[in-house]
Amino acid sequence: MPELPEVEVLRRSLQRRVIGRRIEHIAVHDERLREPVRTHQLAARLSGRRIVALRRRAKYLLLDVERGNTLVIHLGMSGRVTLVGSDEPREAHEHVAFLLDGGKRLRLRDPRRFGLVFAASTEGLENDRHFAGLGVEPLGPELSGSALASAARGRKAPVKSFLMDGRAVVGLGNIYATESLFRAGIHPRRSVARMSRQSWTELARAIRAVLKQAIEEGGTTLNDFTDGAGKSGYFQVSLAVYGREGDPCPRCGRPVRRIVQSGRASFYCPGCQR
DNA sequence: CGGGCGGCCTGGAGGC
DNA sequence: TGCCTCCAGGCCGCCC
Repeated sequence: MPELPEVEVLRRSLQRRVIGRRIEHIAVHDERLREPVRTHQLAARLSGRRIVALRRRAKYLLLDVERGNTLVIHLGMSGRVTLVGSDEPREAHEHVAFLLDGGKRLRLRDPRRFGLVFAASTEGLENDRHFAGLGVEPLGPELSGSALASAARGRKAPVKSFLMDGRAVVGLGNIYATESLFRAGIHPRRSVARMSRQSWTELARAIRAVLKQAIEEGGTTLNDFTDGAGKSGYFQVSLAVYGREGDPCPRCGRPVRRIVQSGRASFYCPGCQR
């Protein structure tokens, strides 16, 4: 489900309400996520400690707690984190819950169980196997046309796969890779070996613009994404081509096409994207 | 090593 | 109504 904008919207919506809260208890109802949830490790690193910061790296939500530990949450395809009252009944697929002081509960619901929850030392977290090898943050200062171009050196992959695999730039999944390529006027099948300097620059600019707008609009709610308070996003109405096969291109009016690239749907305008 | 594909899961949508 | 198939926002491991 969630790509960078959704995780960022979640982070912002939770930030003010969980900073300073103490984690009093951790309830693991189902440990069978992408990797087995290590209940004891969560308790040892997090229990009794206050949350001091909320950060995001790629599509991971990071909750730093006192004494140098971090709770790492990845939402996979169907994960959803919300802050509710502690007396709220457990909902279906609520696999992990963090009881906070002040009568609150931070809950993780994840029907497909592709999500991930673990705790680790804050220091050196960037060297953890989940983070090592990730590319630059698209909204940070490092993203540029030349950064993308140099990451593409020696590669031949289609530019859409290149955007989605996270080695050059992180945070783009199927929706935002698709929308960024539309905005930059680049065909999703174009090989990264055949990109001009100008195209790389336009692509970097398009990525930033698309992600920023999506965050401002509260993320994309196709099925059930919500922020930490349960609020839906509305970027889905701003999608130009994603999920719009046959609809007129908002720029030139030609029908949007759907193709499949390495098992994933891609959408593009045959007139605007070459 | 790069690139493509299947697998991991469940639920919702659509066809019959 | 029910049953079946297909599809889904991510990621990893395996294969060539």
